[in-house]
Amino acid sequence: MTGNLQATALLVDGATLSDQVTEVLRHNVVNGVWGVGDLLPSETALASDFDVSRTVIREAVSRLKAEGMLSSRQGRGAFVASNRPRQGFAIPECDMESQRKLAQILELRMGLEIEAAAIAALRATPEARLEIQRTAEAYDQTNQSDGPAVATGVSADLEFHRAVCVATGNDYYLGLFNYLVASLRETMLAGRLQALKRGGESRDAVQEHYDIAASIAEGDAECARQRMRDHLQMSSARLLAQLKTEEDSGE
Amino acid sequence: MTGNLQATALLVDGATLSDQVTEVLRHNVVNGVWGVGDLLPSETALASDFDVSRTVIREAVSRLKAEGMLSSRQGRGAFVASNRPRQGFAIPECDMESQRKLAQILELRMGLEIEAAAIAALRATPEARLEIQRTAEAYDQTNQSDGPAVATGVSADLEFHRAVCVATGNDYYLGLFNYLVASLRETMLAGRLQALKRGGESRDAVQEHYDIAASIAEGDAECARQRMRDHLQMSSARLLAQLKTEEDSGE
DNA sequence: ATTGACAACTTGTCATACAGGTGTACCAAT
DNA sequence: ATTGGTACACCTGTATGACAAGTTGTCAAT
Repeated sequence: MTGNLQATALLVDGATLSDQVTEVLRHNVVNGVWGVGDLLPSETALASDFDVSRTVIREAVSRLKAEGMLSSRQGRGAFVASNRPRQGFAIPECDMESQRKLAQILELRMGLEIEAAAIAALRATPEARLEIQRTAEAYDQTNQSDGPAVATGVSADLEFHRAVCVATGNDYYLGLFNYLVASLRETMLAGRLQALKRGGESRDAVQEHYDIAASIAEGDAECARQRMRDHLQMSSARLLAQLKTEEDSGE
Repeated sequence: MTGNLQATALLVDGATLSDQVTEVLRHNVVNGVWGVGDLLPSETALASDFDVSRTVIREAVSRLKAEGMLSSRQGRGAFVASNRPRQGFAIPECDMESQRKLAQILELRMGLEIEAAAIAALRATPEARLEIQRTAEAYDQTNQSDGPAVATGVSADLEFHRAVCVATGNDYYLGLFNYLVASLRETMLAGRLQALKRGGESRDAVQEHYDIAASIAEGDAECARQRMRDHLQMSSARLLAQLKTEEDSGE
């Protein structure tokens, strides 16, 4: 087996040893050399086979674990978890530029966060409720100081919404939220820039945050749901309107 | 800065140090603590901050490089390449094996589909409403023929739910639904297998589908919401219970 | 046959060392 | 003063050895 690394090493120039080993391992999994569920040779054995240090092997295995292709447990070994690279739910970046698609993405965010607010009202720990209240106040603060702190304002806004998702105790609500806002962030920055130019109209949003926080604090799921729905409907409409004026003034 | 690792370590149980550091780094990137293009602290500095060995830091950075979130060059350092996971929102396959995580995934599906039902009630085209009715009837049919058609039953069930998502006219509701059920499919098959062994209790589900379809046909968003919520709550509970009995009988 | 200690693995983590790339400050020659 | 080279400090990439912690199979005692 020694030497199959060199065979592929020719393909790339600036690739590190870890890169090369990663490619070989991935190739072996994808092409069925190691079937799903199979136990891989131990790290020391692989290091010996590839004639590299265990460090390099660990790095390669680590990457494939991050991809979901391999899995490992201490004392047991590493095994093939999936033979195809997992592709999750992804939103193409270019979709952000279309008003129609952006509206749809905001609509998806609504479905997510409305239910998150309800779950948070039912299940949030006292610490999580305090954190929601804290982020609502922090958002208030950033809006009182009327500097051109665009990024700060957006961040404070998102921190509140993130706190609600954290409060659900559901990793997937938080994970999906994080992905959506990562996709939306730049667009939101552009929108808020417009909002500031035309005079702050985000004072409404501050109060809406406080109201949502109160509903969650009281454990009133139905009220939290309704208020989050209203809030997101309003802020989505605001964002879309802001982007529209930007577009008009820009052209 | 030392000690901020421990703060988040509580959230997870079987996570390794590398896992924890990875999460913190990812969090810092996603939340803009480190902006795109910024140079990260050196590996030795990070190791000192987190109070772990450089090995752990390298492992974490390596994973985020594989995700496309970080990039590094020898001699220069590591910098933020993107604040957005390239592979989108993804659920690790192994999560399906944990009852707790499975329940959370089903909960996410609820948030998605409840709102989808409401949107469908408001916006569905006549054709889409007919398709929903058709898939509800098709599901009824597969339950009347009492063969061991496990896969058929699950497919018919999912077709109904998919039709609701299609009816929203929102590509992202449909896209996320498709991803979730792709992840859930095998688990649902296992659950339904148990259900059939113990005598069909999916007759309730048939009626629930009809009720949802009726609400959407009438354009009653609030009713559709409520019925979808009830239906998913019931069927999630059914699935979890079925898997539990399977687990008990299997061991 | 069951149980329990034990040995031989595994991965996870730490510490240290060095090679090779990159940027910078300094110094000499012009 | 500008330029050019050079040494130095710092970075990542890699190697090595060691130990902790978890898993599995064995084998003897009951």
